[in-house]
Amino acid sequence: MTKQEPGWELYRSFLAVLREGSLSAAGRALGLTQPSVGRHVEELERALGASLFTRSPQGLTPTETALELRTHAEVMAAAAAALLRAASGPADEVAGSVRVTASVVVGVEVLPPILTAFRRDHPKVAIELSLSNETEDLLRRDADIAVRMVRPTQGALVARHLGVIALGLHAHRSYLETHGTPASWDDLANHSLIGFDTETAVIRTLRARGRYFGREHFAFRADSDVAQLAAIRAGFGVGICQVGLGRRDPDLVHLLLGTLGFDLDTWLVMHPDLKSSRRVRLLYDHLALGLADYIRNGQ
Amino acid sequence: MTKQEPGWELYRSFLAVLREGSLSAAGRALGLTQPSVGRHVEELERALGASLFTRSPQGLTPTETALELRTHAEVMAAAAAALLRAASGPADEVAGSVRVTASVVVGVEVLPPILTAFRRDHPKVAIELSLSNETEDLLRRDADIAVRMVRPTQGALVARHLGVIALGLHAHRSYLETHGTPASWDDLANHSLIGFDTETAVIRTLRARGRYFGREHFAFRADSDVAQLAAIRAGFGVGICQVGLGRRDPDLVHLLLGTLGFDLDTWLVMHPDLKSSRRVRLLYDHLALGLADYIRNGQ
DNA sequence: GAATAGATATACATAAATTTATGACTAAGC
DNA sequence: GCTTAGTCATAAATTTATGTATATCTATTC
Repeated sequence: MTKQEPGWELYRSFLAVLREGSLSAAGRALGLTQPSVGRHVEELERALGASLFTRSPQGLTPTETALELRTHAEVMAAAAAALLRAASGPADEVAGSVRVTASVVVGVEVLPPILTAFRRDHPKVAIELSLSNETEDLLRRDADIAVRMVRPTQGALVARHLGVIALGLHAHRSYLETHGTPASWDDLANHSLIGFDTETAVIRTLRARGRYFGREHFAFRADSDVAQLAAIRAGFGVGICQVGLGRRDPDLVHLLLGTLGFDLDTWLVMHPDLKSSRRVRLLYDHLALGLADYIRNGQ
Repeated sequence: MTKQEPGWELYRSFLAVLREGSLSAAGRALGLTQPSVGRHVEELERALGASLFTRSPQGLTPTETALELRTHAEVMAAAAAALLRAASGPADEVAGSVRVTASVVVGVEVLPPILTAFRRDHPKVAIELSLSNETEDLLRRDADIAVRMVRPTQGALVARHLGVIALGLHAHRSYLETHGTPASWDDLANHSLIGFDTETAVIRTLRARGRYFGREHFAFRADSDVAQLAAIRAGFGVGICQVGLGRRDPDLVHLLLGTLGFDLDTWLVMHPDLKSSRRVRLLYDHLALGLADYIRNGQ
């Protein structure tokens, strides 16, 4: 007697429990009830011959094995989501939905008008925007199209280099009127600086070039790039943002022009399989044009 | 009322129908009955709002949309299979199963003794060997470890360069006794040649260097490399095989030494996630050693 | 041309899974 | 200390899905 392969529903419930942390919550998320999810997990444990969770009154905590299996279940879920998206409209028609991922600033400041223009031309296409500063995996189809600030490392992806987004030190006019305009890099030490909280690769690069300060110099610390931008706009102090964004707002002043020397290489990426999907392809081309426009204006 | 997300079982049945070509066959493959699978497909069609198959008395033929969705379902299936493999044994113990993919010759001629040695040391690890000349997708976890003859293009994979497998013209002693030994490359035209049926990239490269013949010159044509090797061993004529294999068999003669000038770059590849799996890691290292040994002997 | 094998589709009884309802337990807030 | 909200576990009720049996249709074979 061969061990019957477990049904895929079991994996779905298993993943939901991992994500939600309890049978009850998983049940709610899936539109099932707690006992059902409980039995699914039990059944999967029996089928795999391994215990997946240690039960406790405040929820289930996953075992080692459960954590190892999680990735695979996530892949299944991503594929299921991608399938749904692909099925959301006939590939030859321009209808359905497309999922785009980008950094938060780009998603909030740059993309909206571009997407609005696209929407005007193709009103049947719904757009999902997933904003995060961790890069989502296009090979896993976490998204259909990605705007990346790093050269794509994964081969086999369709990528287009859009150009370089210039970064620059900015401050609000109101701030400068009160505190004066920094005349040199060293002068910045006397100002309210806006910067990152945790040190990322970008910041280490900047510091290596001596062009940026450590965490302790910042009067306003936030990892979110939009939060920093908001702080600049609110006149909190001096911070870094994309030159293109600064130029849009007449009250923002670009300081110490050209001294930053650090730019964002910008790429548009998608999965090769999606080239045949009309709506994805159209949005890809549209984004390429719109972003190239934006980048050109920032230079 | 939000449209409820379709259950994963439906995808499973959908894929089975695509693979098997009929509801009945899919039912047999899944251990379900034809009406059940039929209902699954119906339900999925309703949930997606698209027709997936056109019914006919001789089976179901997939629609355009069904073919587009297939990839995603395949990804789900691959992930499910990978999950099962991962769950086949605790990651810290050396037990469970590992799936290795390689070309047919390598799998038939080179790997068996290496795997046998591994088995002796780790008797609890089951080994799945998937032999094919199309490269399986490691990112999709179609296999855990791959022996590749081309440099891996997909970034983010763990790859180790093992060296270069030398190829050479070979013939069986019995053939040479009857038909004489070809003295030069041009002389080959007077011999029974063993070669490929369809033209692959490898062959085009060879022909571009003027070191190989077209399809029409071959007296024995087979796309399978093992079949070619078998033909050489049977004394059918002159063909190409790995020097390391020729050297093992005292009756095989390496002809026109060093004139071929075409080699196989060899790589061992695995998914980075699997580094933490003890059994996969051990087999990876063992294969690296064993294959490097084999390659060294072929030079 | 009839018989066969393989396919889908439908009807209905049955088996299986889900929901509902309940109990027991834990942690936090008043 | 008691209430409230959260959890998992269990047993009975019900819905749901499955399997069986049958009809039908179409190529293929004898």
